[in-house]
Amino acid sequence: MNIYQTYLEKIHKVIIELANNNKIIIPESLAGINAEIPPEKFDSDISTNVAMVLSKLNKKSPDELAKLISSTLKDSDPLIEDISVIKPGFINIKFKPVFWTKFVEEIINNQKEFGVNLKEEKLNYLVEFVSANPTGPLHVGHCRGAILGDVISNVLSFNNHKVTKEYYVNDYGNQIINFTKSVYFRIREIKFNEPFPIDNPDLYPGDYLIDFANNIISSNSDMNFEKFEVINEKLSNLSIEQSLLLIKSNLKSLGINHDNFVSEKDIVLNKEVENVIKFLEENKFVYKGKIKAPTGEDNKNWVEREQLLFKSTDFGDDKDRALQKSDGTWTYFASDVAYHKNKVDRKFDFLINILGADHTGYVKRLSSSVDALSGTKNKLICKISQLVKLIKDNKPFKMSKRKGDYITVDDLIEEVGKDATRFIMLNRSGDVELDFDFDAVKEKSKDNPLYYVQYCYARISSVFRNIDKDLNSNIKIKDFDFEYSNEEIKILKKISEWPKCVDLSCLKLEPHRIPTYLYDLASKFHSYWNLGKQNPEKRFISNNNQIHPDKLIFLKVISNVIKSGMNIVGVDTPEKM
RNA sequence: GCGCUUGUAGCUCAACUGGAUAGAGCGCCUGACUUCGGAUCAGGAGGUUCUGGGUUCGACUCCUAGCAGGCGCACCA
Repeated sequence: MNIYQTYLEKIHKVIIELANNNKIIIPESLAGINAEIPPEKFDSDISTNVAMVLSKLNKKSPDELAKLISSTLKDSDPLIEDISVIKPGFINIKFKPVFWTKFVEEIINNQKEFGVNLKEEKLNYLVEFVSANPTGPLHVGHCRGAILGDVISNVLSFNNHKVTKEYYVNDYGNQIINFTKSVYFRIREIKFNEPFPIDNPDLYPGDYLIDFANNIISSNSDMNFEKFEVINEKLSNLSIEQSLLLIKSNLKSLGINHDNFVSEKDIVLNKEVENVIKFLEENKFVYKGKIKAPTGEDNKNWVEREQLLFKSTDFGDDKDRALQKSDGTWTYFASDVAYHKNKVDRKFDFLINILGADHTGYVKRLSSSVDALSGTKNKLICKISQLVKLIKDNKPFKMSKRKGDYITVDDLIEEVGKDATRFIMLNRSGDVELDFDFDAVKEKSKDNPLYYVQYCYARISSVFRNIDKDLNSNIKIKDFDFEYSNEEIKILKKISEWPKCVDLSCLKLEPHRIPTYLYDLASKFHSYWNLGKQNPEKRFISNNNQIHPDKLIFLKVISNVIKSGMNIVGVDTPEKM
C-alpha cells in the first residue's frame, strides 16, 4: 500500500480525463509528474507538481491549472478534506482523519506485504560481494562492503526480487603461491624449528598462519613436509581450505550468508578463460597492441610490449586492457572476464558488484567487459564502498598490513557487537568515507542510532507486555469510527513513507536510507511517547489498565515497520533492553 | 597527467532519480520528565550547499570551467 503511488495514479486519471474533455493538453509521457511528501510545515499529506509540469505546454499559469485539477480531484475523492494551491504551483492534499484509520486497517490486514512493491517487475539479481582473497581472515576493511552487499541483497529480496549472493574466491595465481609458501614456512617452523623468514616481503607474516599450519599438520599426519615441490598443490588446497573456513566463520559472525562460492581456479581449469578469449576474438573485441605508459608519472621502468588487449575503450574505458602477460599466461583481468561471462551466461537481469575503494579504477573495464559479453548496456552495476576511518579515544587508528597487525572482523565483533557494527556501517551512504568511532558505537544512549531505534521497539513491546498481550497476536479493528489524533497521524504519515523508502533503496542500491528512515520514525515515536509524561490522556494505557484497540493496532503497525526495517539491516529488535 | 569519487551548520552526515523557507545528530545555551521502562522529550543559536558560468517556472541535485580532499592508474590478485 503505497499511498503516493495510489494518488499519483489518481492524478494521472484526473488529467487524462480533463484532456479527453479538451480542458487541458497533456504530454505523451507523464514521467515528470510526481506525488510526494510535502515538507512538514505545510500541514498537508501529499503534494504534487502536476500543475507546474503542465503549465508550459498549456500556456497557462500553474495556479490556474492547479485550481482546475484540484477541484476535479477533490470531487472524485471523499477522503480528501482539503486541497490547497501553494506559491509556485504545488497542489497540497490534506486527508480527513478517517483516511488514516482506513490506512491502518489496510496495512494491518496485509502485514507481510506492507513496504513491498508488488507492482514492480520481479527481477533476477546476482550480488557479488566480499570476494576477499583466501589468504587470511577478514578484517575491518572488508566489513563495510560485506554489510553493504548483504543489505542490498536483503532489501532487493524484501522488495520481491530474486537475489543470489555470491563470493568469488581468488584461489589462483601468484598470491596463492606466496600464501602457500608462507604456510609451508610456518609448518617448517613448527616441525623443523626453522625460523620463519619474516623479512621476505612476499610472504604473509600474520600469526593466524601458525594456526593454519598446526591444523594442517594435525589433520594430515601422513604428509611429508620435506619438499615443497612435492606437496605444493595439496598444501595449496589445504591452505585455501583453512582460509575459507576462517572467512566463512567471520561472515557468519557478521550475519552474512552467501549462496555461492565460485572458485577462480575452477574457472581457469574449466578452460573458461580460453573460451571467453575465443568469444572475444570472434566478436572482434580484442587485438594485439601496446599499452602506453601513463602520462605525468615517473615511468622509467615502463616497457611497451605487444600483447593481447581487450578493446574496452569501445565501451567507455580510457585504456584498452591487457588480457595476456608477456610470458603467455593470462592476466587477472582475463580470468575476471571469464568469470563475468560465466555470470552473464546464468541469465541474470542485473549483476551487482560491491567493490572496495581501491578498485575504483577497475569499474570501467569490468562494465566494459560485461557490455561486450552480454551485448547489453548497464547490466553490471558496481557499487563502491568507501574507506572506514577507525577512531579510538578520539584518534585515528591505523592498521599495518605488512606487519599483519590489522583488526579482524572477530576483534571488531567482540568489541562492539554484530548489530552495532552493521547498523553504523550502514548509516552512511556507501560512497562517503565513514568514521567508525569505537566509543560512540559502544555507547548505549540516544547517541547511538542502533539503540535509539531498538528502544522504540522495546517501548512498544512494553505496552503489550503490560496488558498481557503478545506483539505477534492478531488484533482486529473494532471501532471503524475511531479517529487518530494529529500526533498519531504524524507518525502514520512517516509509516506511509516506508514503501517509498524501500523502493528508493532498491532503485539506487542505497540501503543507508533504511537506517536513516528508521531513526526518523523512532524519533517521531519517542516524541509522541513523551507527551504521555505530562499528559496522562496521551498515554497508551489508561489508569484502569485499558488500551483502545485502535491504539494497539497503531503500535503494532509501527513495530511491524521497525521489525521489517531492522530485519533488512540484519539486526535484532529485542523486546526488552 | 588521466580516470572515478567526495565537497552542505563548528564537527559527523541527510535531503525522496530537478521542487516549496536546505534537514537530523554531536557539541554549545535554556528548559521538561525522575519514569507505562534506566537509554527519552521540548526550545534556542548556528548556512553564500567549495568557486565562477550555463540550462528553466524552479538547481545541493543536471551541463561546463576551475579549486580542494580521497582512491586508483603495467604482466598483483
